[in-house]
Amino acid sequence: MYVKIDFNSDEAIYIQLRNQIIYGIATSQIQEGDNLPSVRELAEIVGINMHTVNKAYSILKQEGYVKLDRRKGAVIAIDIDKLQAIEQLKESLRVILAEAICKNISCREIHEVIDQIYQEFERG
Amino acid sequence: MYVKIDFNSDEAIYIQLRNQIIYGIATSQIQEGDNLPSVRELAEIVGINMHTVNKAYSILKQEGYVKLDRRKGAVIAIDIDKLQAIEQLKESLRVILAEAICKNISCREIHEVIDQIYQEFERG
DNA sequence: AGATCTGTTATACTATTAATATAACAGGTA
DNA sequence: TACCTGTTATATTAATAGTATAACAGATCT
Repeated sequence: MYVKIDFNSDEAIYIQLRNQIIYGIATSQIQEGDNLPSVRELAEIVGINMHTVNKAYSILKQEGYVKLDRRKGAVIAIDIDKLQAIEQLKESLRVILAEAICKNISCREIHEVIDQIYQEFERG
Repeated sequence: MYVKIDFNSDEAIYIQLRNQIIYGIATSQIQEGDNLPSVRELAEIVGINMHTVNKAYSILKQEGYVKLDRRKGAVIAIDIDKLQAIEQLKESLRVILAEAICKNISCREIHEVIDQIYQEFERG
């Protein structure tokens, strides 16, 4: 699984890292039980500091995407609290849908976009 | 239209301000042609600095939600570039949908949540 | 036992951003 | 003229992002 950081982005490196790993899980490039590179290893690959990787991993742990083990390092382990997950989804979507409504995007158009993205993910 | 700032939030004040105004437009509490309070006025109402309000207004202007006029102040004026708007929508949705897929939320469930939020907005 | 890997913690430094505080300027309005 | 707009400039404080070293505790392997 490739990890690509845009150093010119205004998005924090550890956030980019977090998002890419979530993409990786969503597209099945990495799966439950797989382990991520160690913080030091990934830091060297990407060319950033160990602590920045550690921050990304800690967030992923806190959000229930990985478990951290001294032996194996970071292991993909999805902790599903579905009700809570749907609540968070709703909260995230509110801002985005408000923006869409302002821009005259219809409900149907949003559904179409959703399906498109889903297909992107399914293709990997 | 009420504006409520959570000073304990980790979200920047000017972002909260921007989002609330977008909510206001989406729910028709404020409409095309309406003018927002002046930067100094809103700053006093909310209890924050003028520049923080100005930053929010500048972003809203840049994003095509308002026009700034020396006479009337900030006026709601949606600048719709729909193709671009849909592209931005897509980009915003990718991360959120990836998270949803990881959490085992189905495509159908997302569609349902979308409809729920749409109904929320329609009710005001 | 000893070397080596893991995450974890601590400390320090720099750069950037968020937010505030004053102040002034230019244009429109009454 | 007085007063309202947004705008710009400058300065300060606080928080965050990222880097840099260093050390510690547990697990693994030779």
